[in-house]
Amino acid sequence: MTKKDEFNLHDFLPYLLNQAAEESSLAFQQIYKGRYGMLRTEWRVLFHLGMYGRLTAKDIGERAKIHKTKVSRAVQKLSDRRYLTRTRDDNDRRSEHLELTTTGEAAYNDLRQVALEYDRELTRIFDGIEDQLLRKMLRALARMD
Amino acid sequence: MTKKDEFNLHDFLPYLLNQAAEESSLAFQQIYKGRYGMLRTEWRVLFHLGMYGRLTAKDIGERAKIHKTKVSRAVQKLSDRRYLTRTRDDNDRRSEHLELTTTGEAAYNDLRQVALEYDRELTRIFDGIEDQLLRKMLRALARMD
DNA sequence: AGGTAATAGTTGATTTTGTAACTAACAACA
DNA sequence: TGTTGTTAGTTACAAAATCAACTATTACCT
Repeated sequence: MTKKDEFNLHDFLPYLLNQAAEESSLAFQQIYKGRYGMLRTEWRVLFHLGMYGRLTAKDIGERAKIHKTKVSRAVQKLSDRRYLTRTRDDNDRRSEHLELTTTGEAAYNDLRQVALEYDRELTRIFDGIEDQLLRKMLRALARMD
Repeated sequence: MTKKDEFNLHDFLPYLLNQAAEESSLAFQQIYKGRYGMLRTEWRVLFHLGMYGRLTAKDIGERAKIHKTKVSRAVQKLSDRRYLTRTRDDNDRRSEHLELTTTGEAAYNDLRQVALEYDRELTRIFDGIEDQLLRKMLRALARMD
């Protein structure tokens, strides 16, 4: 080695991002799990439908980068619990359109409020500029920009 | 609501962090998985031993915030594959000291180099100041500071 | 039209994780 | 010493994630 490689595990971005993601997800997880018995994929599906309205399972999978089997099972469970309705597309009867029920909407609205407040809580340690920059960088890393 | 809550899923920090973590882990995962057949917990254990030397399973669990059953299984597998040795502590025979074998060291050195280069690749899109700030913020979110 | 390939979504088998209960060793203290 | 509590690590069982194979439908191409 020409010079000492100053590798530090705790600065390794994939590691650091994972630790930050897990730590910062914990408290929110308690809530959607405790309040609605949902798993991560389930609240994500719920949120996608809440934000964008009528979508197919495929749409959700693409937008959220969730594998179709995971989406399928989350949709199944949300449907069982009457959080969403599924209606076949008449033009293409392979796919079905998902939409939140009133119950689903209520859960979404509740959790969205929690998420909003929780996010503010998390970023209270940063100032506005830093905060914006952080999200911009994360979007770049997530290739969501 | 007094004013429209501008909630956006893709700006929600736990979500964003998770997406960034997953996306940025992908390519590295291919390598430790493809080259050594390791799982995430396994390379983490390997790296902890590589960086800090002799440690117990408990030490690793605490430092990396990995549950003891996960550590136990990772250690088991790394031990099966002769990446590490386990020696009982004579003063406290409940715990055992883990140490990388030559093979383990080799894997660690290889992967550390990959990680180092990979990290540089990831952060090539940021300038040095931004980069430092990003890590600082992530450490704060991960409560590793 | 008929045959082949592609797509939306589901299901089943396997692997991995999470939770709880367990063993073995130590500690503390009457 | 004996009883109770704690700790390091493992194991068993349940829950969830992953991967491959599957069904049903549509698209393409000749």
